[in-house]
Amino acid sequence: MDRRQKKTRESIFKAFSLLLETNRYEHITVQDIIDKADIGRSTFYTHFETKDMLLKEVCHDIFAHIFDNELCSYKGDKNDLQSRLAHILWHFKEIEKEIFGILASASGDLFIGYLKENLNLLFKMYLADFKTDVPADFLLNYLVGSFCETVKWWVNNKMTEPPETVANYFMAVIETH
Amino acid sequence: MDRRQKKTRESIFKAFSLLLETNRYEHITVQDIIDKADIGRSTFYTHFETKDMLLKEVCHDIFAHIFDNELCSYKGDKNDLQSRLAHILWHFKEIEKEIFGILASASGDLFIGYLKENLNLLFKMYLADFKTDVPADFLLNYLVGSFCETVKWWVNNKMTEPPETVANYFMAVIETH
DNA sequence: TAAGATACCGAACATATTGTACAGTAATTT
DNA sequence: AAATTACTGTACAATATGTTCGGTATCTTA
Repeated sequence: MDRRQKKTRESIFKAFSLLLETNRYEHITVQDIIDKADIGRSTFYTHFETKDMLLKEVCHDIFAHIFDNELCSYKGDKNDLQSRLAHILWHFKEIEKEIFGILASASGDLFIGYLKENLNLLFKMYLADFKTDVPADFLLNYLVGSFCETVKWWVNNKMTEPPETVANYFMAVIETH
Repeated sequence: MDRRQKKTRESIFKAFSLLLETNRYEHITVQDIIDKADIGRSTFYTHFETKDMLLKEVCHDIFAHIFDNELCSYKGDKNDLQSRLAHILWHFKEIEKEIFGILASASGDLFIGYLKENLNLLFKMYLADFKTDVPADFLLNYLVGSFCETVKWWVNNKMTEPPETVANYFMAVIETH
């Protein structure tokens, strides 16, 4: 890839990331981004169709990074699940400031959407050999959704508790399944 | 209240409601609303500061209606909770078409926000005399969040299952607390 | 290192939406 | 019947979006 392209992309991501530390996603304009990235208007649009597409790529990168080798080696038992969830939370803690800007907005759904997609795979394996009295997709949706709510709760609490503790809480409330 | 004001408000609500049946909230513009309601632009703004304020009022009305005498008489036991949750779902079913337009958008959070507010009261009573090993606010958040996820799941499934069944599922998965 | 390809610049433009202002008209209240 | 209040509709400023295009800088490759 052309060094110039790489540089502009980097500067856009960087600017976006910085803006997310102090602004909610929905209030950030393309103008803000190109000002901070110090690039031409048309340049932005050759790289990204819309602001949403930019966010989408950012989310994609984040989750590609987090769930990289997370899933392949999953053993499927409870302890393993718990440590993996804690691990995910650790990654979120790393990009704490961006997460605030992304989540604290109506469009936090986009981020949560990606999270759910990835969690689905994880929990699907966890539930593989379970018999239940409720529909399987309801149960899956419940577990994934509950963990997302846990994440949001944690973020709203400024991520004060250690990831392990939060994962602990979560496992405790869903324990019976 | 002046008959004219009442009429205009009604026509705005009606137009908004109709638009929600075929469009997502975020894609509806003030222009769309005043066209459909057949009122002047300035008239809209004398009634509502922004589109969000309109949605807010609509949500407020919906939940004022649903949770009216719902809470005062709450007995606090499991069966009672279940039937109340089912009752809430019945109300949602009544305004099915609007719900789709509201929920199927990034700003569904506003609606969900109201739902959570009201559910908080309900579940707080339910949890009043519980001892747990996880923080009380985590547990409360978990229950409220899980029910919201249940609602979303149900809506995404076109509300096919009867409300009682869905409430049943929900009680089943949170049963241990 | 010269030539061609590619990416960026920046300014201009069309379009859409928002929210405000104001003078005129109609309905309602007292 | 007079005074108040609400609606109309047009116009306007402000902001944001997404596109276009000629010119310039930077890369690649032959």
